[in-house]
Amino acid sequence: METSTGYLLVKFGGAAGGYFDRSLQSLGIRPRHVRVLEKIRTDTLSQQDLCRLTGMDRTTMVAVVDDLERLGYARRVPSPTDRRKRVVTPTESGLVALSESETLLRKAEAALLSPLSATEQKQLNDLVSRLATPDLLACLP
Amino acid sequence: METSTGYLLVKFGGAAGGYFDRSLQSLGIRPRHVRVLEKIRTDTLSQQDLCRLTGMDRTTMVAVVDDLERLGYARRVPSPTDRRKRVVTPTESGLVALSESETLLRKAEAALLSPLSATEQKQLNDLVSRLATPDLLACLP
DNA sequence: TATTGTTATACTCTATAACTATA
DNA sequence: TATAGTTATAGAGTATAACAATA
Repeated sequence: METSTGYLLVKFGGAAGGYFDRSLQSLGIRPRHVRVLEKIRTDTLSQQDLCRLTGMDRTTMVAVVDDLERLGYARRVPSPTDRRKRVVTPTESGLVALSESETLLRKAEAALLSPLSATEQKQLNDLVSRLATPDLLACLP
Repeated sequence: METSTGYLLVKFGGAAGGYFDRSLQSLGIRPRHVRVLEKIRTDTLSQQDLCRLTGMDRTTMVAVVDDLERLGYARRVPSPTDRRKRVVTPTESGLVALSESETLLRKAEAALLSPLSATEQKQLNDLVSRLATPDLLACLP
């Protein structure tokens, strides 16, 4: 079992998750915050929209946006068209933090995959892309 | 970020973990219990030994062995050489459960990797084996 | 009545600290 | 004193339920 592909994927996935978390420590955020910042960089989205796009649930999203607001990376703005909704908008420093995050995450990924050659890294991306499809991940929640 | 190898590995690893958990539901255990049963199938080991071999900490191991005892899959036996230690021994039904678990986990893994051909599955195992090395996982806790 | 955002709550997982019994 | 096992407890993460405001 310990050498099975599935077990290794679970184990490495967990370790990589922690590593990505730590790679963003200096910015006070985690990868989930980066995913939100990426979505709102170009699009105008409510929290509910963000839930749909990221798969997080509403209460988690409240906490994530709370964090982004507290850090000055984003603001909640009442939607003009539907006053129930609050549009989440990045601040200037939020966009800076986003771009720094992407650099840090790229660096962390390079470190994680460094045992493999560039060709092998490409192969791995191809294989994992075919496993981690949206519909598969949805039906294995 | 959403298409990066690292993110996909984290995401798929998490989904696979849940899938493996559910695959063992009928036996009332989880993969960690299987790892313990595998270790004690042939060797005589104390809980501390099992901690060293699996990386779980002492308190987690207490809970895991509690579960195995409650289900009748293992027993704690006082060590004759060191009365502080308690050797964990599998029962007959524990060995049966172990062999069933291994079948269920193999089946679950086959399902998870089914989008890939046999050759590709072999490739993936090779690549992930080189990433998820014991020392790398140890230094990324 | 349904939806958006929110709060409060419960539940799991994991890690820490403290206790016992042995060495 | 150090180690093995245990218990109690606290922390983070996540999910559920209930509520206010709006559609």
